[in-house]
Amino acid sequence: MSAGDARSRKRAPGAAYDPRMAERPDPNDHPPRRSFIERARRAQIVEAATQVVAELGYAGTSLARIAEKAEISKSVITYHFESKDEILRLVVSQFFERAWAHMSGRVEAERTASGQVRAWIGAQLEFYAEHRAEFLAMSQIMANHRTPEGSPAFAGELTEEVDALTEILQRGQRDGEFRDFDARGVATIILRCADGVLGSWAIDDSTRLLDQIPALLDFVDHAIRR
Amino acid sequence: MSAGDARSRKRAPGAAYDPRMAERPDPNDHPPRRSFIERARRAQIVEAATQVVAELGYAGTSLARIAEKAEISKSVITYHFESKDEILRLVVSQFFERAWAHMSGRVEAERTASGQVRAWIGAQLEFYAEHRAEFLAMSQIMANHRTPEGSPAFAGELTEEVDALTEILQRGQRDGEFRDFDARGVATIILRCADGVLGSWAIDDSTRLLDQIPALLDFVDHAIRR
DNA sequence: CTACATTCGGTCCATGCGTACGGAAAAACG
DNA sequence: CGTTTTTCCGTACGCATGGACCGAATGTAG
Repeated sequence: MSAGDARSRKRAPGAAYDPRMAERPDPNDHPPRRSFIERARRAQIVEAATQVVAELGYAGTSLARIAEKAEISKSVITYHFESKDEILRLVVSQFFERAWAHMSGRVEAERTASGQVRAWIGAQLEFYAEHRAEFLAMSQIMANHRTPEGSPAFAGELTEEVDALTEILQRGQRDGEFRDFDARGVATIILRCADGVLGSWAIDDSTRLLDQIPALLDFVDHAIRR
Repeated sequence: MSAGDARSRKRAPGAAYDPRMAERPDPNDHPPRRSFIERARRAQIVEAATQVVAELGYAGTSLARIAEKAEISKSVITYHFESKDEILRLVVSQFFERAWAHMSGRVEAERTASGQVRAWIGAQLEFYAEHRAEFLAMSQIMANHRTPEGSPAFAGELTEEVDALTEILQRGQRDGEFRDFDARGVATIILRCADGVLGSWAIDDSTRLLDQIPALLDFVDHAIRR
């Protein structure tokens, strides 16, 4: 069996798979679960993995290359992490957490629905523009990572996003800001539209992403406004 | 052996990299370059590769799996093809050729710029909807395939597309059909927008792509019309 | 039979992820 | 301090898979 990362290795061998084992199941761990070194290493490794994926793509990413990038030995990685899968998932989830932290305030500060839509897209693209490598890594992983059975590993993440934007659009329709359209369909279109612009920036960084933002906001505005 | 690429193996070892060597450099090939069997095998293998990439993703695609899918031995592949790279490039280029063949007539039949834009998007999505596996394979390969040096292998393909649509938009502006905007930027947005909708369909085939087409056409129409 | 085209099984070498084990470093203990 | 114990990390290895390739069958045609 492949028991545990750092310490879980000495645990009872029953707990085969528990990605969220961090929350105390028993009270005999008053000090933080992870030592200082471990937290530092994990952060370093996730950071290195992000850079490697961004540069070499999903398929070009191996533990060996991550180790090389971080200038550590390969086994440091397998010591601190359960598997490559765990690392990649962290790259994605951390990026989303940070992105949403950046966006949520901006969106909630707006009163009107159209303001919120603009804030959403604007804040999102700004954040991505400032974190190009992280964005590239995230999108490579999202597009490629699969479960052992072969199905895409990240599917539900997008649904939540669509739901949230759909609500904003519907409110805008009730308030008469927007014309009549299928809110959910348009929410999908808007989000994927932003992704699309990001996609062209991803493969060609000469695209001045920040300059495109006003154009995109304008485009969307004309499309949905009454 | 003689000339082909099954046989090109005996060529001068200088020509290291030539993705577009297929077009006759000399006139001494009146009969088709490839035998019947070879053409059949190549088609079969490209077809199998398409299915494998669509199902297992780019990273999950190996010559072994392609062979398995085609129910042939692995070396039949390496006999008829120079490399895995050649196969993957064919999957992409054939898909584009067919898609463009489907679209070009529809676009050129329209007189107005806005009609052409609608025809473009509509025909594109319809074609993709009818060829889901090929689309999935193409998009996996486009997103992941890299040169040996690590840079994305398909970058220029998109530029051409943008150029063509940009011209249509500019004409529409001159004719007063469209409002004022940066044609190139909006062309990018429109194309990537369609890609985005396709992307959500790619990961979730419950999306009724054909139903989304009118919504998307409507969305774009409102966005660019005067 | 000779010549060439096609296919198969198997080999080769590189790389992948994960593990084993021993020693260094740090923390706990006396 | 010194010693023991735990944490941490490097070297080396295991086992599987990858793409490419080779030589020996087959098939096919003259």
